[in-house]
Amino acid sequence: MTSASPARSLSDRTYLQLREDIVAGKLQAGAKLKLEGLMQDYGVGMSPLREALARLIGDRMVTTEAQRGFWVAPMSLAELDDLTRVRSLLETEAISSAIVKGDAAWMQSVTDTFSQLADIEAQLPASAEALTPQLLEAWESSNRAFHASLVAAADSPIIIRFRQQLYQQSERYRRVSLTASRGWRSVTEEHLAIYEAVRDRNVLRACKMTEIHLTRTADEVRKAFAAANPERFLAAT
Amino acid sequence: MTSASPARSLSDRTYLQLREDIVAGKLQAGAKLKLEGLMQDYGVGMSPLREALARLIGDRMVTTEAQRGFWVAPMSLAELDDLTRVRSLLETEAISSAIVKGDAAWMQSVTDTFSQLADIEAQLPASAEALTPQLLEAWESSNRAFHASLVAAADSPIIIRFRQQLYQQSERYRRVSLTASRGWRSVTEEHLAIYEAVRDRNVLRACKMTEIHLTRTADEVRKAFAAANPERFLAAT
DNA sequence: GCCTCATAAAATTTCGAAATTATATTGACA
DNA sequence: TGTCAATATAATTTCGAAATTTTATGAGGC
Repeated sequence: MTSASPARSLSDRTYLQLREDIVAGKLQAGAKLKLEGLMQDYGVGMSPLREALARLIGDRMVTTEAQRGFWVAPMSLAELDDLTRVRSLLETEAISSAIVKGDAAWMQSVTDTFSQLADIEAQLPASAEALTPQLLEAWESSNRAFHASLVAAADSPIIIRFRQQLYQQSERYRRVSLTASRGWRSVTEEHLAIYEAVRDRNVLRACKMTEIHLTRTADEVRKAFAAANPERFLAAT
Repeated sequence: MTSASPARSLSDRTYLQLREDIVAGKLQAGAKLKLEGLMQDYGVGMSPLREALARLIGDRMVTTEAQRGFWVAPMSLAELDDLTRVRSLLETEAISSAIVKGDAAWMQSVTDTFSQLADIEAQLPASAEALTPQLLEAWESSNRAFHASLVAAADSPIIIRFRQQLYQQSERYRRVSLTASRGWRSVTEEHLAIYEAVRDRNVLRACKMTEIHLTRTADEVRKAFAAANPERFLAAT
């Protein structure tokens, strides 16, 4: 699964692999995580496995009940709404700070990551069926890098960390909707609008565009859920 | 140490005990956490201990380097400022939401926790020397309960969780300054002002009073650090 | 005297199994 | 036939020690 990762211990590696498999949906929301099975699947012992699970509980990717085991954290429309709301709050705060504090090197990194993302988005096919897994992975990676670079210069490590955590949680939801047909054109335009606002150091516009981007993304996800078997992915709301 | 706690497993209990000992300063900031020693001190084996540490890393109470072990997370004035800033952001958002969404039962719980806190604050002595550990613990508990009740009706589980985490982190800093002399009178007045604003469902005033309260508390902590051996508690800023 | 390399000690990380707790099954009784 | 208790099974939790990695120690060479 995840191969070349900066994991210095088995525990680290297992944590990253489990997280990726949950985000990707290989481990379905709500599924019971049997320790015996996970030890076999990931080829590790009890200790690093439990350590990885403890970290995933902090990330809200896994839930636990004492003496009863572990489950993949459920998904819900209520959580999607909450995630979107708090991301808006933190992301706008972070971008505002970054625009004020960021130097030329930061602006260059924003330009670079945006260019790479724009290149990939230009290659995206119109139909969802023609979207290869490789291209999807490249887009996910570039999208993550672009949004991370936007807030990298913010002078609040705590906000940056919280934002990062919520981004990962949201990725779970986005992955479900990305396999369905999407309005890629709109996303591309939204990224451009954010980039231009940041480039011009226009705080208000950058915040507004960011909020629109997050809201629209959440709308897409909500639609995809409504279309394809919501009961498979969603807990009772 | 922590005795009657809702811990269903050794791992849980160890997590709570370690966190309390770090917040209380029994485990000093920056100190190396030797696994062998911790196993003896807390009377547990390797597995629950490492699980507890993994959770504390998520809470930013502990840091780790692969293959090199664990340390009590350092403290810094920079982090105090960041904590104060983000707490203001989340706390005001949460209180606003709670005032709008909260029902009569919530308002009652706010009144109850405020009354209890006011009672205890009325008993506080003028000089720091006369402050008993029992009274300090009672105040910490009531203060926590009051502030928690204020935001309990907010309709964002994520904000409530983040707020809770930052409150615990801040408690570490506050404990250092509480042993020094304090302007208790001012804190009492601030709590009253927040309570009255919430009781009147005055969102703007509740937010403003909350911000003032957080800022003044941080100022007290900063002063206490300047007075008493900052290099003992603080990492390089 | 100082740097380098080999060796020893200490600490972390991981495994595998024992002990504990929860869940499922079976049989007795009303 | 349904309910409850007793037993058997399965799963989680914990321990203690082996394996790995880092850090400290000391000898030899420049």
